[in-house]
Amino acid sequence: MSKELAKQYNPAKSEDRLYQFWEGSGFFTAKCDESKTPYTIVIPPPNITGQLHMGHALDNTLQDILVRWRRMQGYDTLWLPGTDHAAISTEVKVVEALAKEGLNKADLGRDKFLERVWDWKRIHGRRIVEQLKKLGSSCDWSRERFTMDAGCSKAVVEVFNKLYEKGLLYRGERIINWCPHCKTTLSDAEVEYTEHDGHFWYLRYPLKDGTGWLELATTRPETMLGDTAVAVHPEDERYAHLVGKTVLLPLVGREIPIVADEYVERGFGTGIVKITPAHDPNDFEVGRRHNLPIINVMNDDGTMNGEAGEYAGTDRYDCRKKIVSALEEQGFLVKVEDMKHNIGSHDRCRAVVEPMVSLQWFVKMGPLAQPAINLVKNGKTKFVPERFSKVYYHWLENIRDWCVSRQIWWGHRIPAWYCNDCGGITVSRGTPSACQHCGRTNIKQDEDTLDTWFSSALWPFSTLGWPDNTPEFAQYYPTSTLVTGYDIIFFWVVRMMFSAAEYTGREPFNTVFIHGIVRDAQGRKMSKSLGNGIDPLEEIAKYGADALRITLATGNSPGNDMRYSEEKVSASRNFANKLWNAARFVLMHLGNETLPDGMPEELALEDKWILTRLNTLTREVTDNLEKFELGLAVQKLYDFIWDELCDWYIELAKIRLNAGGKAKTDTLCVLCFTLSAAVRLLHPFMPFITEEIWQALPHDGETIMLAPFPVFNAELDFSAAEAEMARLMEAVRALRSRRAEMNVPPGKRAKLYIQTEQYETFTRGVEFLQKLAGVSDVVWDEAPPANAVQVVTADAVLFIPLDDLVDLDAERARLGKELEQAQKILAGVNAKLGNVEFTSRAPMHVVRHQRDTAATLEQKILLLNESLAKL
RNA sequence: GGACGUUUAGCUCAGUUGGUAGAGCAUUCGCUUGACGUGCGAAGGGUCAGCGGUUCAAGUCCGUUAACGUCCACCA
Repeated sequence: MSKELAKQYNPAKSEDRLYQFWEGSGFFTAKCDESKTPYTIVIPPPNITGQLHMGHALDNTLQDILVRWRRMQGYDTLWLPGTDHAAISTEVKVVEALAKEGLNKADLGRDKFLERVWDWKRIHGRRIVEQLKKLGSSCDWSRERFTMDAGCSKAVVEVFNKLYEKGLLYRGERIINWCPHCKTTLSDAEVEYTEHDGHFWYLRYPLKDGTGWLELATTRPETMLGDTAVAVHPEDERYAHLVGKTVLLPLVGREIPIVADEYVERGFGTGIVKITPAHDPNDFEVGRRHNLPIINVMNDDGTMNGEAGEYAGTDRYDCRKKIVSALEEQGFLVKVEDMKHNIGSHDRCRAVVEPMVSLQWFVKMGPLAQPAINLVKNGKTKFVPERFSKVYYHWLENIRDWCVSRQIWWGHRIPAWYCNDCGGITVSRGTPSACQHCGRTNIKQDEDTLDTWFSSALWPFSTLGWPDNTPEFAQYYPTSTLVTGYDIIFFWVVRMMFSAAEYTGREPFNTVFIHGIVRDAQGRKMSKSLGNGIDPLEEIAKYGADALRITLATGNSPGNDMRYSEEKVSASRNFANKLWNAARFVLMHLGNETLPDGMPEELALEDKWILTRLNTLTREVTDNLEKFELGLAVQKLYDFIWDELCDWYIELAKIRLNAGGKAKTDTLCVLCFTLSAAVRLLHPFMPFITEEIWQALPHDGETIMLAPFPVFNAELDFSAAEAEMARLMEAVRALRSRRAEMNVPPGKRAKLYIQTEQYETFTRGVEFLQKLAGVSDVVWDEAPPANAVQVVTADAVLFIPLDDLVDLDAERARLGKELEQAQKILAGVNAKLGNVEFTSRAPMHVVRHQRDTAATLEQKILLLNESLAKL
């Protein structure tokens, strides 16, 4: 901030310069100092394919607030940044880019393709990092990581081996979710279910012995090609005689058994279910119980395969139509009903997911879930808000094995080798030269890669050096706080928790601070398809990063969604400007003056008041931050700076600043002290403008980032002065209000006659009344002229003679109304005080407060009555 | 089917361990007030979704109903 200050704060002039100053000076760099208490946040790594959106802006603003706050408090603070390789997203992007050049994956081959992805990553993967900097994120970029860098990859291989050795990782044929578009498996978490209009086809399967047929219903008739049984409930008397018999599968002619299984719901449909073990998770289980063959009828692209006979090669939906009409022609279709049906689709590409049997790698979840549950049950990790722990428990208690292999190339290649001779599997940390079972060298590595979340699950410790015992791991693990949206609890938080419990034996973080999502002004989710997304960078360019940050931090309670509207950012920008001008005011008066150290020996009433208010603010903001109530903290800072500091203290300070001399110097001391403290309290929320102002004020140290966060100071706490000031403020407000009601021109100054027992207070306040309430002179204990407007406060009657402006009847009516109001409130208070239940049971301070209120009201009523009598 | 969230001023939302309801924006009136019109002063506007309960006292705690929303499960 130069001495030539612009009337308006221009963030564009400051932000990039300050960020470079901070980063270049190494202020973001964690010192790994064992003598200090660590505070650690590991960033939720954004995808290298991503661009900064409002969700990131919110998430990273919250993290930066916490980190900057703790850093100022003197913690050894580390905010570790990094990016995620985002397996499927990235692969899809690169495939699309290749397509524009007329190339495809298969033509290039695995190695060439991966080279292209790495190239793409080098070019585009840094974009999101640069965008995070625009927001002011104080990440330790010297420790930036990537989920596929050497360290993270080492952790992945280590974990894969450990799990395999422990029997928690197995390769087997199970039902998985298959995306026919991306041609890969998906985990359960990646499938989204939405309701669609569908049909329920009732089919007729003839009994082999020719004695009749069975009627059953299906929503996916094409899967009948893979039917290997028909099932009924074991206790269903209607069908008991059929169990053990055989039916002939229509169109196919395959002989399939009728089995009894409890999975069948007697009351649903006809009570008979066709069993397709290869294409339905429940049917798969039935198939296992009854040793049924598994016939997969589909290819990896969603077309039918050779098992589908004449339908081979047709798309699954074409096949459905053909099957239905064939069934109808041949008399196997009984009827069709409309029904609502939930269909799963891939959350990335929206393609309808096909349940399918496939040979894949799975993580056995049962043994891993319980320790993760315990971490939260035992309070090692806390959710904020607490209610999300319920969601967490529910998910872990019902979790199924995690399919971790993916049929794409971009990612961590599965460290398993298959022997072409003996068929054995060799899982290894390095590249094995021979099969560990038969010793022969005819081995080949698995072509698949791991689910992108496999490496993200290790992020809180792999980024700190694990599995090596690095100084960083020793100092910063477990991390302190994880900040993330509720939409990612299942994908990520759960997996980090069980991974950390298993490999590090500890919780990955002490607190999971959950926030909601940022919606548009109409409350809709921001999305590409709706085109309602708002680019945070455009908002930063327009209003400044500080304005965007406090907009996102304010008026939003933990775990709840918020609506974004530009009006809010503009209001925040106005606040920044207000603060800027307060600083400009102080600096203008400070000029080249050097202030003495410490506080003036004698503090004026208003000094004591603002210092006490500052103390309260300090205590409350710190308290709010500790409880993750960031929105409340911002609100209090906003109110203090705008209302108390600017609208009251600075206005009053003008009196002594203009008086000059010692009064001026003393006032400047308090002003600089207060502003410096306010700006430090605000720094975590609005880092740029606060640095700019702090630098311009008298200060110690290089940067506000490392300046001490204010603490409560008992020596500067004056509750009596605070109360006295409150009485004067009440008088000022009352006078202003009366003048406005009476349409007194603001320029018109009037004498003020005061009748009060609080003589000292009002004597001290004379100048306040003159400065703020349009008073010319104060007259004590003298009968005011008859044509005076009266203002009755709790402890004084103030008369403003306004000559012809006063209408006595109106005055009488107004005072009468005030009297009535006061009596009404007093009646309520007295009723309470007269109630023994209240006086005996309510806490002392509450009762005292009520007595004080009653006394004040009685006094006011007395004064009002006197005034009325004189009119 | 299960779980959770929301319901407070015209709009968007805060409201900490129960103690007489707040902000921003919008509205109305007034203002060259020597930091700021991105500003200053003043004003209007709320039976805190409904019902019941606990309590001396409920926006706040418990129960219940309704509307809206989210997540989980997925009966073929």
